[in-house]
Amino acid sequence: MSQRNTGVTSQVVNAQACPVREVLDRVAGKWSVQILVAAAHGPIRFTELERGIEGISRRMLTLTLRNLERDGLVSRTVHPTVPPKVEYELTPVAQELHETLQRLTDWSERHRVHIAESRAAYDAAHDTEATAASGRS
Amino acid sequence: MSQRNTGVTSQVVNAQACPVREVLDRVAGKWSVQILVAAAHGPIRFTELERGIEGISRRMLTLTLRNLERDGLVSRTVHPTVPPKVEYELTPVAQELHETLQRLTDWSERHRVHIAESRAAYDAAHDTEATAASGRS
DNA sequence: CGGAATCCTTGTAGATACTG
DNA sequence: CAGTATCTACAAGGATTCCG
Repeated sequence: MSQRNTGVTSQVVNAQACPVREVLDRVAGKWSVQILVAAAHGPIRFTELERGIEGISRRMLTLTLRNLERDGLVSRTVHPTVPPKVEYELTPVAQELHETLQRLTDWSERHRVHIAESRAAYDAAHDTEATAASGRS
Repeated sequence: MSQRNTGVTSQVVNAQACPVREVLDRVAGKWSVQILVAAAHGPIRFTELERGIEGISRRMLTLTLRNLERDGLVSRTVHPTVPPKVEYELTPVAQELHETLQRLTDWSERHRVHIAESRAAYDAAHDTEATAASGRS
């Protein structure tokens, strides 16, 4: 397919027209995916998530959870006990997404080396004269 | 390095623990995906991209293109003619990603309605009583 | 225990103007 | 035509603290 689209590129559609962006906007958050993965094993508690993800702040956990809940990707169940106990669980919809995410993971695994090399090569080719003494990794 | 350092907060846990994040970090950009899609049809020129994506600025196009090039997802070919002519093309690696992206698209198509409804329901349930004072729509 | 509110730092993106 | 440079704005995210 070496077609030279010389001028036929107008078909490229509008920005938000493609549903791909919808998915990514929803999943692009730094923590969304990790929460989905962490919750994939079954119902999980707030604190378990907080401790399991290791690096997430309470704030971001809450916010991301809210967004996922809002989009119907996780369900929030409050147990009216004392102390309070709230469990989050993936909805079927989110479980499908999880499967799809694994395909992305697969792609990443397959090419991460190639990509890392590309980066290194690119950086090297562009830093060579700029690195008098900086020694960027 | 202007962190407060009130203690030993700089654990900086390996955020890239899961490869999923690598992919998303690389694709999460607002324009990355659209560029990949636009370039999927074959070699495409800078201006064609700029005009095709409709909404992207020169700066962002350049930056995103650079990142994609750096990661080895697009190749940049400069034709030493006058006026200058530069063509961008997806690498095989990126084409695989494009396929994977389509699976995401598929998921999105299937559930976009459900998600929209979830949002509406969530918003309704959370705004109804908040509108008493704030007046938020 | 589960959150909400606050403050602050940074990255991402837009607009504009200039260059090879 | 294909960029680069600069300046600014806004939102994502981190840290901390208070509340139910």
